[in-house]
Amino acid sequence: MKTIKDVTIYDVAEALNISPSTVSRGLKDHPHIHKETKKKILAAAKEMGYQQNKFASSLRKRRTETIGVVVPKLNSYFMATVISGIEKVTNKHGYGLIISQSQESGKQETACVSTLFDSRVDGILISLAFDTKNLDHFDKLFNKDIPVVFFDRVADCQGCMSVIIDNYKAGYEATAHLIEQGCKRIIHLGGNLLRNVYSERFRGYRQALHDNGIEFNQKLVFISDLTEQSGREIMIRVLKTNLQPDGIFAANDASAVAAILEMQEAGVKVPDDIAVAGFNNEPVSQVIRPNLTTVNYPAREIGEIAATALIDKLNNSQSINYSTIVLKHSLIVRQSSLREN
Amino acid sequence: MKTIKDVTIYDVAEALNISPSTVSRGLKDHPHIHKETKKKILAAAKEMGYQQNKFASSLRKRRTETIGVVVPKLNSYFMATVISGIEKVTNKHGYGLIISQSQESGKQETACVSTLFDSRVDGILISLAFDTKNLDHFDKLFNKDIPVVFFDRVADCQGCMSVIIDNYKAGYEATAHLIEQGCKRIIHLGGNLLRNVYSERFRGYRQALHDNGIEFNQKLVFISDLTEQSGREIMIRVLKTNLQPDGIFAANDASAVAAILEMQEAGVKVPDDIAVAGFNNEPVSQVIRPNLTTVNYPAREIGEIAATALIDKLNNSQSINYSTIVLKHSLIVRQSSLREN
DNA sequence: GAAAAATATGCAACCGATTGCGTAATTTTT
DNA sequence: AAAAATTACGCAATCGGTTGCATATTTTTC
Repeated sequence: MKTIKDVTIYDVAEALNISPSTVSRGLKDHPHIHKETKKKILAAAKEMGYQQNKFASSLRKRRTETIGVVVPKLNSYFMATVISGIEKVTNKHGYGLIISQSQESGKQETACVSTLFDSRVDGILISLAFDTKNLDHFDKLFNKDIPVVFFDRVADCQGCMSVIIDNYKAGYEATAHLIEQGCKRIIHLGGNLLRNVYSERFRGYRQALHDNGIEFNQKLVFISDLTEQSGREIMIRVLKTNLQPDGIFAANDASAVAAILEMQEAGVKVPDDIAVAGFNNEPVSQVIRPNLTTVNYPAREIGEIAATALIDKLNNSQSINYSTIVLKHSLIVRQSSLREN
Repeated sequence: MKTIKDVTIYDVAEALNISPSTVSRGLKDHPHIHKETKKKILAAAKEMGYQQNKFASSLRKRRTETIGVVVPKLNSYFMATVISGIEKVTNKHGYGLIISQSQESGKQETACVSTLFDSRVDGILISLAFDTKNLDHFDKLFNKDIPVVFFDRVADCQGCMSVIIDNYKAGYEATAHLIEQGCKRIIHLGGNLLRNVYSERFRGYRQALHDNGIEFNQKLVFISDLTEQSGREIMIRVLKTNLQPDGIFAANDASAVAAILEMQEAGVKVPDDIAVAGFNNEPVSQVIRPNLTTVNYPAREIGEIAATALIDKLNNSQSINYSTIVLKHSLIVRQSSLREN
C-alpha cells in the first residue's frame, strides 16, 4: 500500500512552530492574522505541498462546495451547451458539479434529486422531466433551505428562481411569421403541455392564429415526445389524411427536421407546399436543406446565468430574490419558411 | 437561520440504547452484527430519517466516492453521449461525477486535472485535449495511486487503462470503401496527429491507399481542428486549386458535412463528382442529403465501459489490469459515397 | 502612565462516521 | 466440564479543518 500521508495544517503549523488554528486562518486570509505570518504560512504550505482536505472542511462547515444538476437528457446539443455554460461558471468559482439525468421520467427525477440531496449538494440546478407532475420531491430541499434554480423547463414555486426565455412570445412570432408567408392551416408539433416551455409555445401559436383571424383547429395539433422518431411517424400519418396543412410550427428542431425529411421523401415541397419553423437553433437546422427557420435559444447563457444566480444565492443568502430571469430569444428566418411573394 | 440538525448515528444509537459503532456496522451489513439488531437499526434509521454524512465518511475512509471526468468539449453529440453512458454506470454504483472541460487546450487540461485532484476524486476518466503533449500533469495522480482511465483520445502510459476503437482499421475501411467506389484522389481531412485517434485514422488511410496501388500525396491531406468552420474554409480553398479530388475521408462528421455543404454550393455533385465519408455517425449524418457514409462509434458503450473499468479498479485494486479495451466499430455506407457501378 | 481598545495568536471542543482492539456472551470442541 | 472458538457488541482514538472564546501583545486614548 502506497497511501502517502497528506500534508495537513498540523504539519505546516509544526514546521512554523505556530498553532493549527493560525494556519487555518492564515490560509483563508482571516483579518486577525498578521501579514507577515500569513506570508510565512502561504510559503510553507506551498513548499510542503499542502492541499486542503475538503471533507474535513465540509464536515465542519456543513457545505460541500458542490452543485447538483438534473437534466432530462444529456445528449442533446441544447442541453450539452447549457451544461457547458454551467460548468464554466461553477468551475471559475471553485464549485464541483454533479450531473444526473432524469431520462424524461418523473420517477427518475425524484431519484436524482434524492441522490443529490444525500450527497449534500449546496444547491441544485434543474430542468424538469416531461412527466413531472408536482414538486413534492423538492420538499426535502426546501425544508433545509437548499436553493433550487430552474432553467428552461421550470415550475411555479415560491422562493425559487427560474431562468427562461419568453416561450409564449417566441411561439407567437414563429407562428405569425408562417402566417405572414401565407400559411393558413398550420400544424403544431408540440411537447407535453405540463411543461411551461411547450404550453407557452402552444399558447403563442393559438394567439397568433387568433390575432390573424384564423380559427384554431385541434386536429392540427400533435403532442408527442418530440423525438425524431415521433416527428416522422406523425408526418407519415398526416400525409395520409386530408388535413392539407400548409405550414408546420414544431416545438423543437429535431421534430421539424424529421418532418421535413419525411415530406421530401413523399414529394412534398418545403417551403412552397408546406413551410416549416422549428425551435432551438440546433446545428442541424443549418445542415438540412432548405435551412430551417427556427428560434434561437441562448443555451450557453442560460447555463451561465442559472449557475451564477445559484452561486450568488449561496454566497449571499440575503441577495436579491428575483424569481425569474427572462433571456432574449430571436426568430431566425431561413429558407424552410420563406416563400417568393 | 433554519439549520436543522441532521440525524446522526449517535441519535439512532441513543434511541436504540446501543453504541454508535454498532449502528455504523449494522447500517453497512457488517457480518458481526446480529440479524435482529440490524433490522432494528435499519428500521430506526429509516423512521428517524437518518442520512449518511458523506464527508465524515470520506474523511475517515479517505475516499470520496466521486469520479472526475475531463473532456475536450462537452457540447458535441459524441461526448454528450459518452458522458451519458458514464453517468448511467457511476450513478448505479453510487458514485458522484465531477465533469470539466479542457476546451481542447493542454493548459486547461492541466488545470482541470489539478482541480479534480484537489477535490480528491477517487479516479479520473479522461479524453485528451488536442494539444496535450505529455502526461506530466498526471504525475500527482500516479504518485497517489489514483487510477486513470483514458477513453477515445488516449495516451501510452504504463499502468493506466484505455477504452478505444480500432481507429486504424476504421480509417482503412472507410478509405478502402471510397477506393472501391472508384476514387483515386482522396482528400483526408484530419485532426491533430498528436492524438491517437487522428494519427491512426490517417495511418489507415495511407495503408489503404498503398494496398490499392495508389500513391500517397501529401497535398491531399489537410490537418485542422475539424470544426465546421475549418471544414468549410479548407473546402473553399480546395475547390480553387486544381487538386481535382474525387473523394474525401474526413476524421469527423462535422467537417464532412461542412465540406458537402460547401461543395453543393459550388455545384459539385456528391457522390458522383466527389464521394465523401465521415466519422462518428452523429445524427447530422442522417439529415444531410445525400446521407453521409460514416463510421459508427459506440459512444455510449465507451462511456459505460470506461466507467465500469474504473469502478472495478477502485473496488478491487488487484483486479485484472488489462491495459486496453477495444470496442467494435462499423462502417455505415450511405448515399454520400455510393456510386452507380 | 493607567485604562481601554485593537490586534494577533492559541486552546480545545467540535463536525459524524469508521475501525482496531478489547470484552462479554454464546456455542463448539475435546 | 473445562478449554477453545465463535459471535456480538462497545470503547475510544482517528480523520483534518473550523471556530467560539480566552489569552497575550501592542497601540490608542484621556
